[in-house]
Amino acid sequence: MSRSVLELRHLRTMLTLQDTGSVSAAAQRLHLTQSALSHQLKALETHYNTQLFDRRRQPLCATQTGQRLLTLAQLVLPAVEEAERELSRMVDGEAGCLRIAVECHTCFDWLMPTMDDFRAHWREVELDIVSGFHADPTSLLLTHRADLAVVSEYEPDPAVFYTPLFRYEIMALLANDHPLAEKPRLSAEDFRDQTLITYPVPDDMLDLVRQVLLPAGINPARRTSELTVAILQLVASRRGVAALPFWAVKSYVDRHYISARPIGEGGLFGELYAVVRQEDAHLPYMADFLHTMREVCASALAGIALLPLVE
Amino acid sequence: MSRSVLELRHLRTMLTLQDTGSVSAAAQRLHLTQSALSHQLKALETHYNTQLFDRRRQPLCATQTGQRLLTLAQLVLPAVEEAERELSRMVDGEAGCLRIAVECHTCFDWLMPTMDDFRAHWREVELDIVSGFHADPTSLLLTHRADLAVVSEYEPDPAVFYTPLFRYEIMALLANDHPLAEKPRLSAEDFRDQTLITYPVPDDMLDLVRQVLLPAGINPARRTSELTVAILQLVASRRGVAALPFWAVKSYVDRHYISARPIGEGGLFGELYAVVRQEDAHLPYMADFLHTMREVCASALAGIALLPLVE
DNA sequence: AAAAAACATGATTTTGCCTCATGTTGTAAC
DNA sequence: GTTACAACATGAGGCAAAATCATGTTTTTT
Repeated sequence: MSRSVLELRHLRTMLTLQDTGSVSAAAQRLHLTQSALSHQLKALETHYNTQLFDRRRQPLCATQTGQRLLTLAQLVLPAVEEAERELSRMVDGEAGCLRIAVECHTCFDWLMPTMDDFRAHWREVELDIVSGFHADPTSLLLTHRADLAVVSEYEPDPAVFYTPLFRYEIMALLANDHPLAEKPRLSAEDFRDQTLITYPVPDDMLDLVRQVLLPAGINPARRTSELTVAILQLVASRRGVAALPFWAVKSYVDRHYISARPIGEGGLFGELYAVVRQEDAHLPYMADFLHTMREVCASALAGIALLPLVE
Repeated sequence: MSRSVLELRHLRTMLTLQDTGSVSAAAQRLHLTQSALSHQLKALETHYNTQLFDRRRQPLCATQTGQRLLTLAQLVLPAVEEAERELSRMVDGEAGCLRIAVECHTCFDWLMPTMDDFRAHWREVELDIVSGFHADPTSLLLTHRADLAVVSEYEPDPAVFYTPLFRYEIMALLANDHPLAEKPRLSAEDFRDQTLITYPVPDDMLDLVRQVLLPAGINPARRTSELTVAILQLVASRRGVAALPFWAVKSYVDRHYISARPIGEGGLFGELYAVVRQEDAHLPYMADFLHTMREVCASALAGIALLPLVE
């Protein structure tokens, strides 16, 4: 039993046979001998047990069954060429797909301008944001469910390429007339009897909890909200206190809508990194996106410090 | 320069790799060794200069470029299978295409009922009538522009298979009060001063002209019409005389709308044959169509004689 | 850390495709 | 009709692609 003899080569032969109307001419165009095509055709005809071309007269013409295979060839071969062309553009890093996984809510503030800028320069790259929040964005990369992740921790891994983005201060946010606003800076202890307003994410994604409150054994009451402005509104109306990146709320503080105070002795800082698969790091569009991210952050976010590029 | 390495085999491998998530499992399903697939994949990756599957972890998953080829495979492979299934039905003579070329106008009267009957039994056979009238319908068969022709002359040809249909009388048609209606039969000479009403076809397709008038050197005035009823109307209103197959006009004669008279001593007769390509003659649907034609003619046409089947 | 499973790789064998040489068939010219 | 020509068919043989085998490397599991 000979499983499936049909190959793309045969479809190419059939199409050329149809175009040229002769075996010899088709052979010439395919850089093969007349004999080769004759054998090829005979093999197909034997396999399908039907004549595919009527070779009794010139120009030779397809039989009904031959026509059916020609129809197939006309569908398949252009699709193959199209795929190979696109593949080559992908390899060259002109076309591609850039799915971004984000683990912090506030990142959208600078991610959107970055994407807008990028889209204008790389029309053939499909941009997308991977919906939902994930425990370990790096594993999304390695399972090819995302192509870039924004993370707050750097863990060395040879399969992966990190680009440092920036360092920012996380400030405690209080209503202007809140008693704690008297203090120049807050300590872990200050949060004990407060209601803490956060995004609805696990504790280990909240820098304040993980780095300050948890070590001090303090676990204040909670309230959550998806939107940054909603959190600020709650703070302003004295429903609780929050801790957010300063750059995300600076404009509100400047307008005295709320007050901001450093947390702990030297302040509480976070860092952000972009991480991509090692093999994608040097694709032109990927390198450009990484570069654009830093540019946009530096110019759009007040009070941050770009981290130095390594390597 | 290695021209196009991609073959259907590779697309099958890719799809199976995706399905199973492992090289070994895919190899098993394709009845190949793990090594074979590994080599195959490497060859593709070398050719396109890109990794197609990320094999660092289990289950292995496609890269962006791999995804693009998988998309191609998902389009192409089902199309190939569909084509092969249909091909096999065509070879078995269950499916196919039956384009009919006709050289006589009146044939539609019995061809339509034949096609209706046939269509009900062979849903997978595409029926069509080749439009326009052609000098040599047999050449339409041999150039695969038609699959069956109805002709009035039998010329032996090994590439072609004839099925005799029926013999019919061609009668002269006259207005009831036409002077010639006095005669029991008409001779060539009787047409000399008449206007002859015919279909708009070349002379050698008109049996009366070719077999009777031309040999006698008689060339009467002409008038043409596409439709049989229109011709009869012209005859009835004494604009001229006509000569048509008796079966086509018998009902009008029976109702004394017009009169019919035999032509020449023994009468003028025509014969019809169906002709198909030799290689198609034994396809089930073709054999059935040929059989149905005779059945329908025998039962629907008055005053004809089925010709004996030969061979 | 060891064992097991899965993938990669080089050498070798096998298969199948192409070419060459020649035969056959169909077509055009005389 | 015969000859000449062009196009396709066919069998044998060579060669290269593709499969296998044996073994090494990597990854996963316990």
